[in-house]
Amino acid sequence: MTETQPGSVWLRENAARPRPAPLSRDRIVDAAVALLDEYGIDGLTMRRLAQAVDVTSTALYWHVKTKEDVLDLALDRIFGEVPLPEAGDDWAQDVRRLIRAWRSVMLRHPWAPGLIGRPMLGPNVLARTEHLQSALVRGGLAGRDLAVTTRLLANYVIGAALTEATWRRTADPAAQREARRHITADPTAYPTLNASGHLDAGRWDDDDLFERGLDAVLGRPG
Amino acid sequence: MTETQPGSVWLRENAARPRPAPLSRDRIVDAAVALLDEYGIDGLTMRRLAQAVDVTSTALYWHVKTKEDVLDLALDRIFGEVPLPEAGDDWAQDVRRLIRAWRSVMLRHPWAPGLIGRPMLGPNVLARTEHLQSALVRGGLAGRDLAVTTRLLANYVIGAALTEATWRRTADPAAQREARRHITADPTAYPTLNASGHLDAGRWDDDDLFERGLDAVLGRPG
DNA sequence: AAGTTTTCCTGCACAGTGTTAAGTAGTGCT
DNA sequence: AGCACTACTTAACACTGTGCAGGAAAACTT
Repeated sequence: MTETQPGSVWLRENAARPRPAPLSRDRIVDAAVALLDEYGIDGLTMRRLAQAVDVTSTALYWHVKTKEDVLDLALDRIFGEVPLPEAGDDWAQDVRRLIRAWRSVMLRHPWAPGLIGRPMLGPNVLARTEHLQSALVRGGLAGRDLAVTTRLLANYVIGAALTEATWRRTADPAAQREARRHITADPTAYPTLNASGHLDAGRWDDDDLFERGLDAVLGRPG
Repeated sequence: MTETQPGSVWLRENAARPRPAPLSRDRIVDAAVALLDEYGIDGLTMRRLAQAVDVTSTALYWHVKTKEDVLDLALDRIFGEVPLPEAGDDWAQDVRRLIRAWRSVMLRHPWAPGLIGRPMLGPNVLARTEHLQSALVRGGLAGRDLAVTTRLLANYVIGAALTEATWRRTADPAAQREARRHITADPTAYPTLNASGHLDAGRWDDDDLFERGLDAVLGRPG
């Protein structure tokens, strides 16, 4: 046990406290999701992300090829939050549960819907889609009908999440009041829209409307 | 008619050719749509846009407050391409026509669906929504049912356009083959997905699937 | 006709972006 | 001891959206 290194241990602290646990893709995605949740899509920059994991921005590129990769990974990550229901005896209810969870996870991370402008091929998304389709198959669907219903449901929930998240994020009440004023200014311009209250925030409950939309597609539960 | 200006006309060409027609918001939006169509969402920069209308980039800010304004205007602009059908005697067909045109205009401008992460309150969008709802009212809908169906249809077409445009824009066949290979690698991983061909490009016709989805919502035409 | 205001645009500048290239401390293998 | 590999840093590049000061031309006022 020869002392090959010179000086006291305290002067070689970097040797005493060896290299910290190396960064990982997972930790990067963790931090990315957190930043996206807190600051929104525009708030995520590579430098901020790097700072969050205590590293230089360029170090990220060792674990990730590009920023778009980070976004793809973050998107798939949150879909992992959707619980996969056990295959029960009521296929329609399984579908409802999955779709509901799908929607609520996107509303919990309002940046997510806007990211669906890129191919969703992550393992989590695929696993959920697999579960959705298998429930529909249990419901007796197959072939083209299966494809139709899968798309109908998926596109409905995507569209709903996108518009609701948008509407919610644009919390600026002044702008909303302004828009509403402009619309109601000339009551003959959009008579039906005004009568139906389609743009009145709070006139209809989002959750309820979404659920009734599901009814229209899957049939009333019971 | 005294010659107050000195020198020959040819030496005062800037006086002879007076200031060109001033830039307008409309021409900016025209150019923006053209650029978006050609280069996609990332291809639209203020400098490029300025160059397209033969002006410095900062000049744009006289007519437009921010780049987001340009995007909002461009989005509303293309919705103006959707023809407003006369109110016929078949309300369901009017709805179909509107929704179809809505979808196809977004597929014609594949950058559009990705922009629906912002409030759509432009006059063109509102006018189309008004027409949609009035057709539904003619179909006997009112109150909550009207709201449900309006949202169901709107969200369906938005989701469909978004996913289809994404899928189409990701024309990179290598990536698609790679993804497909990964999925089919372990056939027990996504059995239903594989069997249904949900990810096989070309197995189902997009237009047909969308139309059948409309059937499911509005009922078979006839 | 002269002066003033308004319209519309240029030039310069800045802070911040994603990303690449080169260098470097630490670790494990031969 | 030397070499290769991993995981990072520092420096730099091209480019982004946008603010600010100024300036020429047109329009309006007197």
